[in-house]
Amino acid sequence: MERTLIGELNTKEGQEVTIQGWVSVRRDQGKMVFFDFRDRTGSVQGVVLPKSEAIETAKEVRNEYVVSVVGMVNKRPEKNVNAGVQNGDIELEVKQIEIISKAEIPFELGSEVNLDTYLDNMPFTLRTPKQKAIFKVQAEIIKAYRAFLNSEGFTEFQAPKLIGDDAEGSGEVFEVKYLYDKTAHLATSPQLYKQIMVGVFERVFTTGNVFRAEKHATTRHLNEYTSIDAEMGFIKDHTDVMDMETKLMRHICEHLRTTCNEEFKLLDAQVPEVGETIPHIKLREAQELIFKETGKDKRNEPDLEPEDERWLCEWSKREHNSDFVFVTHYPVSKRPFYTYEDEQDPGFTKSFDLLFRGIEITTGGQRRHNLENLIEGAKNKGLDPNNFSYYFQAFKTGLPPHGGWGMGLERLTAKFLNLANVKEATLFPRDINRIDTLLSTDKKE
RNA sequence: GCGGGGGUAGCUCAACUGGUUAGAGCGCCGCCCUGUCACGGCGGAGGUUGCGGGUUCAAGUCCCGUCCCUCGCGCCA
Repeated sequence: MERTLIGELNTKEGQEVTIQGWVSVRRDQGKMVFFDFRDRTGSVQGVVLPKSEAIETAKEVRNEYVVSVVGMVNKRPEKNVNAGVQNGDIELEVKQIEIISKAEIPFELGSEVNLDTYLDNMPFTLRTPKQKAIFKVQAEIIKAYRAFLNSEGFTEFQAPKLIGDDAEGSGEVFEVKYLYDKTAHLATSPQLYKQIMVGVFERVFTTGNVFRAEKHATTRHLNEYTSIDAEMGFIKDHTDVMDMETKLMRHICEHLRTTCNEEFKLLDAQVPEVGETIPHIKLREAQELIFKETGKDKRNEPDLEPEDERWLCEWSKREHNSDFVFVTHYPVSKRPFYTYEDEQDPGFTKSFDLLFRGIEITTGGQRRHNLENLIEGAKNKGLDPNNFSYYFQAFKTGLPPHGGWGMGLERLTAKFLNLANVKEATLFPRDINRIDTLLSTDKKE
């Protein structure tokens, strides 16, 4: 018989159906056995009556077994209705059970486990409603990101992940053996390719994994993460980029509000409101503010420390009712060589970070589009311009003023959902020691 | 890489200043149960206390080394 989805059973009263799915719970009553079955559309209670020919198999079935069940969809007796639960007013009277796959589970699904245990058992632990909700939200973020940028005339492209040189120097780089004894590297960012593609499509975006060979041990770093990048030509300055990103964030939030209500409720999180503008402040102004309000003098620092980012976000929430805040004009010394220096504010760049609920989720800005100026920038950073000749072709052959951003998808997801550790918003995270081959039983000695 | 906390049963944890045979809850296995819905009841199995050394009559507990986890910092998204 054709498979019926559990979500459709409420329309099949009085009919015999076949469902296929997992066993969430078995409740063995002796002469009769109850089950909760689930598939991608939901959950239903099955009851195996004493006289049922399925009773013997039912006794063998355990939690997480994959089964195929033939049964009659019945209205439940009044006193057995389980109000407020999906399919709480019906049940499947089981006629036959076929075990498709047995299962041996490491612990009860949904039990409170430490992050470590959760990560080491992801093929299993990802099945909980909360984990599903997290990655459903992440999928919707990406969907909204694409939809918005497409609607603004951006073209999506695929950036290479194997690159020749550790080009721009944003963090440590993984080395890989290439053919003929050449050395290649895993991309730390699609940055240079994005800029090249501005010369082709004018507005472009790309989503993909990037790699950082840093031995960090924090709640906000990964050695492989998803960078969602965009780059746009013919801008007047970095504020055009910030405006575009503001509209983007507003769109993503609206999309999440309409598609992920249940998920946010389940995870006890709020979709933020994004106004017409997101507050913005220069780095030095932020440091002055912090000094004035907290007495902590960071005015000579080239960057914000994590505690400053948290403080600024609280300030932004308090003063501007915004979960987001732009910080602009980082010093030339702190930014990559291609970052545009502000003529009106020498020594500082037309760049920005976007902070969200206490953490940096985006770095962006205007880029140098004049080749001589770009080469000078590289030299000032101690980089050999000869290593960038491939990239420079884009500039030699004509490139408009442009800028863009890179955003960390996992950080964004984690902050939307108030997750304590970015690894909770990452499928199969790679960190200092965790990569799948190390998950064998001898990992921990 | 530096600093804090930690590693005890499949999971989550307990074991006072070193002191009998290292415990609990959940899970697992068996038996009982015709209306459960995190079912319930009774019984049972399960541990080289991360690993290696040392101190001691005696080490889960103290010391040294090492690996791993976690939080903070650096770096960044």
